[in-house]
Amino acid sequence: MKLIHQLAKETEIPIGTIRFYEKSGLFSGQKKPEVTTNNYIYYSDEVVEKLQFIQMAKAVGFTLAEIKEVIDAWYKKELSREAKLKVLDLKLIQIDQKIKELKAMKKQIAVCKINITNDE
Amino acid sequence: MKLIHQLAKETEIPIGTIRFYEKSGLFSGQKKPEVTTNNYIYYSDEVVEKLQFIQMAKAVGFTLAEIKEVIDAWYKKELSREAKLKVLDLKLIQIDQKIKELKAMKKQIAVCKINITNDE
DNA sequence: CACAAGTATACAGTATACTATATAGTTTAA
DNA sequence: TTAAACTATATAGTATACTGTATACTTGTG
Repeated sequence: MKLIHQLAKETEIPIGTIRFYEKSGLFSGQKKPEVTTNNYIYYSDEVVEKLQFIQMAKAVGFTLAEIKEVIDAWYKKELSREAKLKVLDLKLIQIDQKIKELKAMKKQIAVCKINITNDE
Repeated sequence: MKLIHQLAKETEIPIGTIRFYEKSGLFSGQKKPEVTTNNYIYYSDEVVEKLQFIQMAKAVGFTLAEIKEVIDAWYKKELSREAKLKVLDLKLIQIDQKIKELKAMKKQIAVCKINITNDE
């Protein structure tokens, strides 16, 4: 269990951003009942995993709302198995679509490079 | 040459968004000198291509500023060949990075699906 | 020839995702 | 023991990317 400073260090995400994500419901830390002198919140390694997933998903254009859906499908007990699988399967389709778009972009840029190189 | 309504129809991008992109410097249409009764702006097929590129690039998380860089490297005569190639090569690296992240996400989701399916 | 539909400009408003600031209390290290 | 560093909460501000509204003029259609 680690405090927010440590979490920020491990994930390289600013503390302010981590707090913003937590307020957005992407994950939550917990107080230690045995600690009574303060209201510090502790985070598990699961939170680190979630933050790493958020970073990846954001980098490829998913919104926080979309990311929250996946994380909920991942960890929330309230959701039925079917509902979870539905969310994840949709996300897999979207991921494949993005991969396709990235490959198309690569091709287009490659052609563009050839054009630049060829005309003087 | 087409008017903005036609452009919106072909690309399925709202007129307001197209105007916003044009104001952001991502492309520009042109007036027809022979038309003097109005100030309508006409767009070429090149603009359609640029809009399609913008759509793809946005879908995979590139910002309009990043997209503008690529489009400028593509079409701007003012940039040196070396500068253009530098921009495009960097973009190719970023694209490969995104593909890697998408593949990592696929793996993670696949594992998650197995876990959901296995525990009752 | 009226009137719906399209075009332009300008500016205000909204959604998302942070980022900064202020305030106040707690912990740690010289 | 005091000062730096860390923690929490609350609220305001910023950047990006639209989205909507108002106004006014032009074009196309029954």
